[in-house]
Amino acid sequence: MKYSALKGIQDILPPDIHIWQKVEFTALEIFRKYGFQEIRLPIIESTDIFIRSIGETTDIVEKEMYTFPDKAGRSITMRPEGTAPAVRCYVEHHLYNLPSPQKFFYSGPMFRYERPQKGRFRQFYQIGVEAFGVSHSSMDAEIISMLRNLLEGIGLKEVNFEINSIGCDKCRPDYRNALLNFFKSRLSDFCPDCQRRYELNPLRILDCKVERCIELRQGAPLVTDHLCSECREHFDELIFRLQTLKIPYTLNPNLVRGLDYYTRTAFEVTSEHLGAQKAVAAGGRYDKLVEEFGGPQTPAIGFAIGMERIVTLLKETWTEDHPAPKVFIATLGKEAEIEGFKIAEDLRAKGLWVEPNYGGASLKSQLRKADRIDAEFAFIIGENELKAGKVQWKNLKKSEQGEVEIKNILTLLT
RNA sequence: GUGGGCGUAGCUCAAGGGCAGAGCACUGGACUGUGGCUCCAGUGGUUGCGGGUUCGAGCCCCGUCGCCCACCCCA
Repeated sequence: MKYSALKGIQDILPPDIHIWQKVEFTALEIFRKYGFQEIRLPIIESTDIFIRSIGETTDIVEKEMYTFPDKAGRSITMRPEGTAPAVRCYVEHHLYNLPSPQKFFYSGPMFRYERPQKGRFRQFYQIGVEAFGVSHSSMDAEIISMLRNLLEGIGLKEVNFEINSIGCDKCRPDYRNALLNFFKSRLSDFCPDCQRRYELNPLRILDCKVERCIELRQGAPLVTDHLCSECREHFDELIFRLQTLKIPYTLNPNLVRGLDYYTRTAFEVTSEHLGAQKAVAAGGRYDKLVEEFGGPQTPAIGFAIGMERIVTLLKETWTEDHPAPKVFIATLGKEAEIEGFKIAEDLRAKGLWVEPNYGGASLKSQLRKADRIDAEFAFIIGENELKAGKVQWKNLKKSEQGEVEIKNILTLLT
């Protein structure tokens, strides 16, 4: 093989593309009902918007970004996620002057230089939504409900909604200290990764998969026991709303977020039908980020859907037929071929998918092709039909055949 | 970045150190202008790449590249 796509970067072909389009179309329809409007964001941005927002010490920033200097020496990064560009856009265009809330969605590729594995690629697609300007938990409940409706709308079953609150900059430091205190005495028993997490991001220890670490962290303080009264109230209200809407959820006090900008509500949708990378969507609040980007104090919340993972799940149960032509036109001889070409154009003008035979071949091979591409009808046009102004039609699904005058073709097909 | 598994025809996979094969797909024929089913034939390979051991390597050894899975991290 002389050339192939880069590691972790893949082509998306039919028939997969039909599943992608179904997800995108459904999302469009559902977002419209919730007043989320599309924005199109650049794929490359100034590097610092990601460093500032995602966090300097995260793996994404430290080793996973596609960063390069442009011709003028400016540091450019291919977006590893969508929230930072969305916030940059919101602030840059002073969208906070428009009536609040402002609700947006976007979709497109993200880039992270990681080792590929199941459900993880270097170029991967997300649909993201962001809602700016509402701190009340009714907004949290709304977007979680919207996400559920979307997943239901595309026919995704057996997913778990996990939610948590990770507090705000008022209460999280207290919780962090409580955690550090708890782990301090037995730190040397934890795995090397956790010892590193202790320094870098102790909340992540709660997330460790090593058996020994899971045992050791039994009895660790829970973030939900350390929330300040405002965060507590916000979280309780969200849970109440979810119950009102009968949205099934699991409280997971060990659910943490990898990106630094999150506050309060954190949630994740997972599936057991994927590999280790089982999150199909995730999101949360980021009430401080707009300010950090130089905008006014503006609460916000959003989530992102991992397209490849959704498509993987949908493929398991996909039963829809692939799109197929209505008519294949088989012809014999040059004159018939030209007549067939004209008929194809006429039928297309009426909205039908028609495949001509592009030159000549034996009738047998033309019909074989009609069968292979799953056409519903085959038309046969030869000298006899030309003279009579008719075509032979053949319904390939029902194995029926007959003759029809060219001017009456449409009534046959509808 | 770390660990494990796997690289043979377009696809799925065989081949005990001894002639590189099958099924599917593709093209044609049986059937002169009628698809699917069946039968027959044909096209298609530097066995990922490079080196080594051997009379002889798809197979054993070393290196390298690629893919997959897991860790880290994350949608």
